[in-house]
Amino acid sequence: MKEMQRTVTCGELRKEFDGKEIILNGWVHKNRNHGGVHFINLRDKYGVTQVVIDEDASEDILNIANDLKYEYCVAIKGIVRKRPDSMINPDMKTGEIEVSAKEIVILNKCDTLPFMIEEESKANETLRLKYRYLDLRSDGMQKRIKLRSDVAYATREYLNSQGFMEIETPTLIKATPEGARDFLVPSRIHPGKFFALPQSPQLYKQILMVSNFDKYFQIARCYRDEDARGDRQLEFTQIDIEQSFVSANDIYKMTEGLMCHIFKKTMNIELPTQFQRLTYMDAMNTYGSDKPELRFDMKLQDFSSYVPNSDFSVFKTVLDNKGAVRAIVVPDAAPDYSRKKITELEEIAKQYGANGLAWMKVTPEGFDGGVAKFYNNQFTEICNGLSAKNNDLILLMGADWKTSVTSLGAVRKQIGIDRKLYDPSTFHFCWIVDFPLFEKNDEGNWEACHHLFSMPQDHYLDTMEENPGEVKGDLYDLVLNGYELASGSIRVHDPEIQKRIFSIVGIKEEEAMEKFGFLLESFKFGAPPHGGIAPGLDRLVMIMAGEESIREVIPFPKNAMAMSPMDDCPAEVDPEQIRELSLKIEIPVKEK
RNA sequence: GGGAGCAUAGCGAAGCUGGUUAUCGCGUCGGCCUGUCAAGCCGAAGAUCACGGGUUCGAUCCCCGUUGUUCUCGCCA
Repeated sequence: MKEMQRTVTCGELRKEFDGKEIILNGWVHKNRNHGGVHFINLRDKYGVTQVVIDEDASEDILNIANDLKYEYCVAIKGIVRKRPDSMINPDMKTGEIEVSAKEIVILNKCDTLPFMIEEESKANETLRLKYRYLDLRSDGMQKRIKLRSDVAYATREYLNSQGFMEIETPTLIKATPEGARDFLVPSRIHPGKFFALPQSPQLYKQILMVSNFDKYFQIARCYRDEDARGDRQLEFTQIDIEQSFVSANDIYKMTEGLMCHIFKKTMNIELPTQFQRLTYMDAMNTYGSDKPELRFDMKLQDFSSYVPNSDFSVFKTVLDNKGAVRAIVVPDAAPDYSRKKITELEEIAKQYGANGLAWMKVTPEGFDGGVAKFYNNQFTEICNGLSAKNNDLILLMGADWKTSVTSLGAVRKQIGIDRKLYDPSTFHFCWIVDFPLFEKNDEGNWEACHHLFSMPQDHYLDTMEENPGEVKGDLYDLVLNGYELASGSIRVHDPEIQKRIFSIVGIKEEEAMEKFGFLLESFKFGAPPHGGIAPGLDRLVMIMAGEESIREVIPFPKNAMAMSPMDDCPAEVDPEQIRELSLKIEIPVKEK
C-alpha cells in the first residue's frame, strides 16, 4: 500500500496541479469505456475526480481498467492535466482537470451491488438498512451525517463558550416508574435484579446541580421502549442541559443563543434572536396542536356563535354537551376540493377521534355543498365573522374540545402541505409555554403532564390542591416546523412542594422514596433552584436536512418495527447466557 | 393493541374494466465504439407477479387469511 498511498484526495485537484504526478485512492463511481479512450470517475469522501486511460496506455492498464466495476476500491497513480476549455465540466469541483493514469492497483473488488449508489438511494428502506454501509456511501447520507457532526460540534462550541461543562452520566441506572417503558438489563451478579437504560439523564443532571456544577450539558443517548415513528427511535440522542439559579427566561435565552449559533455555524442561517412564544392554550385553540406548524396562518376559529341560529342539530348537541365547534377557512380552495378530497381530509380527522368533518363552499350565491343549507340564513354574518370570501372552503368540526381542536388541527396541517402554503426550506421556532402541570388519566386520577419534578408557577403554589387541572407549570417546549424539538422545565427543588405533587398524583411517600429517594434525599442538603431543557439532536438535524424521517440522519437506525436489518437484532441468545442471568423465557401464545 | 397504504427480475417502476410471450429504465453478462462526464449503439441472461386459500372456463388484477414493510391512533413523564 505504501507506494500507492494517496498523495491527494479526489476533491482537491485544480488546474494549478497541471503536470504533477499524484496518487489517488477511492472507489470506482462511474466507468465509461469509449473503445479508444476510457474514463473512470473516482470517488472518495472529498469528491470525484475524472481519470483518463489514454489510447496509448500500456496493455496492463487497459486490462485492469476494463476489469473495473462499480465500487471497486482502487489506487491510481497518474499525471494531472488541464482539460481543454471545451471539455471543462462546470458541474464538478475538479472539472477543470483530469488525471492521466499511469498505474492502477485494485485494492479490493466489489460484488454486484444490491442497489446503485446515487445521491439519494431509491431502494426500499429495508434494503438500505440491510446494506447500510453502502447506503452511507451515498452523497445524501454523507451530507446528513456530516451535518449531524457539525451540529454536535457547534453545540459543544457554544455551550463551552457559555461556561457549561460536559459531564457523562451512567447508562446503567435504576428503573423509574413514570414515563416510557424502560429497557431492562439483567444483573448477573445480583440474580433477579435489573438495571434500566436511561430514558434521559434527568435525575442525574438534577443531582449535578445539587453538586454545584451549575451549568451542565451532555450529548446523551436515551432509550425508550415504545413504538417507533418517523420522528422517534428506541434509542435517540438529546442535547441535555441543566442550570442552577435560573428562571424559565434564562433557559429561553440560552436555548435561543444555542440554536442561533448552530444554524449560523452549520448552515449560515441567521435566526431571529428571540423566538415567538405561545401559551399551550393559545396553541391548542388557534392551531389545534401543542407543536403547531407556524409557517402558515389559517387559524382555527370559533364557530359556536352561529350554531344556535341553525337547524344543524349535530353541532347543537355538541354544544349542549359542553363541546366545541371550530372552523377553518381555506382560501380559494372551493374549486379544488371535490367531495372525495374532503372525505380524505375527514379520514385524517377521524384518526383523532372525530365523527366527521362538515364543510361548505363560499359562492356569490351563498354557501354551497355539505352543510350549506343550514347556514345560508347567516351567510353574511359568517363570512364577515370568519373573514371568508368567495371561493373559500369552510371546514367545520364539532366535538369535545380536545377532539375538535386536535382533529381540525391535523386537517389544517395536511392542507398546508397539500396546498403548499409555506416554503418548506424555512425554519420557524416557537416556544410553547404555560403547560398545565396535571391532567386526568382515563381512570380519573391526576397525573403529571410532563414529569413529576416540574415546578408549578408561583401563583398556583398556595392553592394547587384545590384544582390541579388549573395549575400551570414552569414548563416549556421548543417547537420547530411542527415538531417538538425540546422540552424542559424549572424543577422542584423544595422537598415540601415535591411531596405535595406526589400526593396529588397519588404517589405515597414510601413509594416515592423507593423509586427516586436518592434525588429527594439530595434535595435535603441545600439543593439550589434549577432548571433545564433537552433538545433532540436527531430531530434537529432531521429538520435542518429537510428530511421527514429521523432514520435519514442516524447512521445505524432501527426500522419502524424496532429491528435492525443489517445486524439482525434483536435476536435470540445462547441459553447459557440466559441461565447465567438467572432468567427464564416464556413466550406468550398468540391468541386468535 | 387499533386503523390505513404498499409488496411485479438484483434495484426502481408500468401492467386500463380479469384473457399479454408479463413491459420499461437502471444494473448484470457479451460485443462495438477516440472525449465522455446520467456516454452511446447492438445483443443476451434474469420473474414461483410476497405466501396460502377462495371466486372464475381463466387471477399479477377480485375476495379472505398470513407474512414483511411504511405511515398513523394509542403509547412516547
